[in-house]
Amino acid sequence: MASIKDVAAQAGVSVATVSRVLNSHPSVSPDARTRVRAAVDALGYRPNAVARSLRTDQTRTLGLVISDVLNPYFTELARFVEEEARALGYSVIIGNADERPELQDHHVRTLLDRRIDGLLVSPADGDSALMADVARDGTPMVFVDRWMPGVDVPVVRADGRDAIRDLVAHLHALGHRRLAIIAGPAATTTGNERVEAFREALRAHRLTLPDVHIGQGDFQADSGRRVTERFLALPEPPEVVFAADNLMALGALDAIRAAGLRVPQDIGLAAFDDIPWFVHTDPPITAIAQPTGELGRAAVRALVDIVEGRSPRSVTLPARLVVRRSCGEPAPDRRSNR
Amino acid sequence: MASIKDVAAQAGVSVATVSRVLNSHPSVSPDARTRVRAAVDALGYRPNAVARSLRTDQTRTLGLVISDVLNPYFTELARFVEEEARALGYSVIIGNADERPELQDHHVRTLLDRRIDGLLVSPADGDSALMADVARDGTPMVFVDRWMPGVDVPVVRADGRDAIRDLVAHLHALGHRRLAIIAGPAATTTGNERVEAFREALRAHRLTLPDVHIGQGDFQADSGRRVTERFLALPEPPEVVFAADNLMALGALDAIRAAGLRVPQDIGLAAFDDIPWFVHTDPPITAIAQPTGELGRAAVRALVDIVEGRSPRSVTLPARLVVRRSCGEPAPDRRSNR
DNA sequence: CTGAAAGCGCTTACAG
DNA sequence: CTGAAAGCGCTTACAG
Repeated sequence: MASIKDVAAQAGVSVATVSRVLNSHPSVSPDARTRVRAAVDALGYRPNAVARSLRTDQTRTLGLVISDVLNPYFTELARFVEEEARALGYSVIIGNADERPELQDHHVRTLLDRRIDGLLVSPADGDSALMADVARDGTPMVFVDRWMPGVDVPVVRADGRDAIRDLVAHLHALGHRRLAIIAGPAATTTGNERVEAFREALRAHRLTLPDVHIGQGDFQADSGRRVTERFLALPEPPEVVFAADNLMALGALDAIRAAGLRVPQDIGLAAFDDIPWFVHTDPPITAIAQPTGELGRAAVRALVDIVEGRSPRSVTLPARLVVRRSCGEPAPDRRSNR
Repeated sequence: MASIKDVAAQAGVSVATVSRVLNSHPSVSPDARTRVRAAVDALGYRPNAVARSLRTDQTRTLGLVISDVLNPYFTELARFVEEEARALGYSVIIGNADERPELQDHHVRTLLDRRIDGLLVSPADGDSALMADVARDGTPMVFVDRWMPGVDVPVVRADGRDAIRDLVAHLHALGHRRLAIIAGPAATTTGNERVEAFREALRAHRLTLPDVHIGQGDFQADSGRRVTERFLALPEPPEVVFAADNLMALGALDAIRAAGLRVPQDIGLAAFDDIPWFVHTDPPITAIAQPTGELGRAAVRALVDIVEGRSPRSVTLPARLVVRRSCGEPAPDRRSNR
C-alpha cells in the first residue's frame, strides 16, 4: 500500500506538506495542494489510520459493549448508536457480552487496548471491578440502558416505572389478580427496577407478589422458557406473566405452546420491550416500548461531549405501554392495533 | 496510561526485554521474567494495540461488512462470526451497510484504513468497483451469503435452490397455482438466485411466473409491505406469496393485516430465512432455514486461512424447508410444530 | 540472555 | 509557505 512517502515523492514535496493538505491545514500553496491531490488520486493513497492514531493519540472510534446482540432491542440500539456516531465523525466498534460478565470485561479490555476514544456500556449481570477502574482512570464513558451504581459516569436510559404502573392498572382493570414476573438478573439495574416497579404497582392495588411468582431469568429466551414451565406447574398458575424483556417473552411463548396452552385464554403474557414481531404474534403482545432511537442518539452525544471536553448530560426518557391482545383485552373495533 | 518504558524502568530492564516477556519469547531469564511480570501487574500495564499493529503490520482484526444489522439473519451470522474469530484469536469490527452500496463502500474503506487483516463481506445491491479493487490489491477477503460475480474470492453461502423446489412442490400439493414472489434486489446473488429457482420450480409444475407476480423488494420490511399491497390490489391476487427474506415477510404480514385479510385463509405466505418468531406468528410461518452458524464459522475459517497463508475453501451448504401453517397446511396432530 | 538502535507511518512544533 | 527532525509505543534483527 502506498504510504505518505510515496505521495510526497510523486508530488515532489515533503511528507510534511502532504500531511498538511491531508489535514486541510491552511498554510499550503495552491500549487503544492493540487500536486499533492493529484498524487493522492494517482496512487489511490489512503492514510494509515493506525499510524495516525499512534501519533495523535486519538482514534475517532467509540466502543460499544452491548449485553446481547441477539436481542432485537440492543441490535436496534446499536444501529442508532452507529448512525449518530458516524454523523459526528466517529466509528464504533461493537462488543457483544452475551449477558456474560467475563465476556463483557474481555471486550472492555480489548477496546481499551485499541485506544478507543470513549466507551458506551450496557453492563451485564454482576459488578465489574474493571468498570469502576476504567471510569476512575478517566476513560470517557457513559452507560446506556443499564448502569452500575457507584460508578460515576453519565447514564442514558428509559424509566419503565410509570409504564409498568400503567400495565398493572391495565391488568387489574381486566380482572386479573394473580400476576407473575419473569425477572432479569437482580444485579442489573433494569432487572431490578422492573421487579421493584412491578411489586410496588401491585401493592397499590392491594396485591402481593409472592416469591413463587418471581421467576429468576437472565434476559435470554431459555430462562423465560424454564421460568414459565415452573409457573405452569404451580397448583394455581398465575393469570398473567410479565416478561422483563422480549427474549424471555419468546421463551415464555415457547413454554406455553409446548404445554398445549393458549394465550390469553389459558394464561396472559405481557413483555418489556416492544419489537415489530409483537404485532404479528398469536396473539399480538401487549408490551412496554422504549424510545430506542432517542436513547442511542443521546448516549452517543453524551459520550462525544466528554471526549471533546464539553460537559455531558444524563438523560432519562419515559417508556410507554402499548396495549394489544395478549392479556385478554377485548377485540379491537379497528383493523390495526399496532 | 503506563507504557512499555514505565514497565522497563520499574523492572530494571530494557524495553526489549519487556517486549520479549510480553510476547513469550523463549530467551529471557527466569529472573527478568518475574520482575517484568511483577511490574506489569503493579502498573496495570496493557500493551498499546495501536503501536503494536503499526510495528507488526497486523491488527489481528477482521472486518465484517453486513447487509443489514436489523435483519435477524445477519445479526445471527455476525454473532457466530465474532465467536469463531475470537476462538481463533481475532477481533471483528462490524460495518452495517443497511442495504446501501455507498454505506457499504464507506465501511470497506474505513476498515481498510484501520488495516484489518481480512475482510468478510455480504455485498449489498449493485456492483462496487471498490470491492473488485480490494480483491485485486490482495487484501484477504471472502464473501458470505451473497457474493459478486467476477470478484475472485472464496464464497461461503447456502444454496437455496433445492429448498425452494421443495417449497413449490409443497405449495403445489396443497393445491395452490397462483404463486407470487417478493424478490430481493436483482443485483444481489441471493436476490437473483431465489427468483430464478422459484421460476424454475414453477416451470417444473407447468406453472408460470408472470411479471405482475414478481414484486421488486430490497430485503427490507417496507418493500415487502409495498409489494404486497400491489399484489392484493390485483384483479386476481396470488394464492401464496413467497418473501425472499424474513424482513419482507414481516412487511407482507403488515400489509395483509392492514387490508383486513388473514393468513392463510385469504392469502398464504412463506419466507426465506427462518427466525425464532416464525413459530409464534399468527399463523406460524412456513420458511426456508439456513445453517447460519455453520455459515458464519466456515466464513471465518476461510478468511483466516487466507490471512495465515493457507489455502481457503469455498463452502456451499444446503438450506431446508420448514413446513408450518401459513400456506393452508392441515392442522398438525402434534402440539409443537417448531 | 540482554540492550541499543532502527523503523513502522504518521503529525507537528520549530526554524527558515 | 516549506522541510528536517523528533516522537507516538511498540518489535526485532544485530552485536555482544
